Amino acid sequence: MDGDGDHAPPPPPPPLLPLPSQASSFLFTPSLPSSSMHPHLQLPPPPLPPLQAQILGDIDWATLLSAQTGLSDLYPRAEGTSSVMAEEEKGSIKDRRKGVRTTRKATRPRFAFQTRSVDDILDDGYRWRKYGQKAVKNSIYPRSYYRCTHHTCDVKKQVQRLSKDTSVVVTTYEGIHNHPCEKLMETLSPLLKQIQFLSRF
DNA sequence: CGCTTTTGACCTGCGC
DNA sequence: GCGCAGGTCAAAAGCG
Repeated sequence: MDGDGDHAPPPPPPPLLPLPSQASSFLFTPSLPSSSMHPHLQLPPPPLPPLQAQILGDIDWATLLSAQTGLSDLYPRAEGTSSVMAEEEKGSIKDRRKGVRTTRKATRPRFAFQTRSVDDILDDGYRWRKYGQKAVKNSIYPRSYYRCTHHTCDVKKQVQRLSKDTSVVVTTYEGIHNHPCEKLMETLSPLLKQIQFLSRF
């Protein structure tokens, strides 16, 4: 099916979750217990100032983070199996139009972020393709659905602006990238080359 | 021309 | 069983 399915195994995930570059402020909402977090995601603990706590109270986090891929049955898939799972999930997506949508619940980690930004789309270094937009109950702003464009990656994200605080954008990531961050690699590659050059001496 | 966005339709889960 | 809400698909349009 996938023409490149027999290629070399996917590269390891990036060491750090890239941070949005345009956001004037960046809030992290822990949707997962720290002990179950993906080892590659190293995010700071989130002490919440009163304002941020108030903002967090404005959104239905339970719905946002549990939905059909709720926290109750989140992960964790064994480390190193992410690409295999992604292939399986892609297959189930393809079958959906034929009326054989699987009832298997996805068991993928979700991470929700709040960013104070005028831009809905934060440049997190990955390339995303929008595949849907939906009006959300109790919100004047629609929720947008994005999928990572990398052919072996099935990470999704949802973007929604708070109706009560229009400067706040809530981004929910689902899944973990199984490929390096393109822009990060783009930025680091000259540096790496320089290091390799210097290390010869 | 290829990729991305838009958008209406469709599907599923859940509560009543 | 029915209706609602959320999530996804895929054709068409837009864009560089």
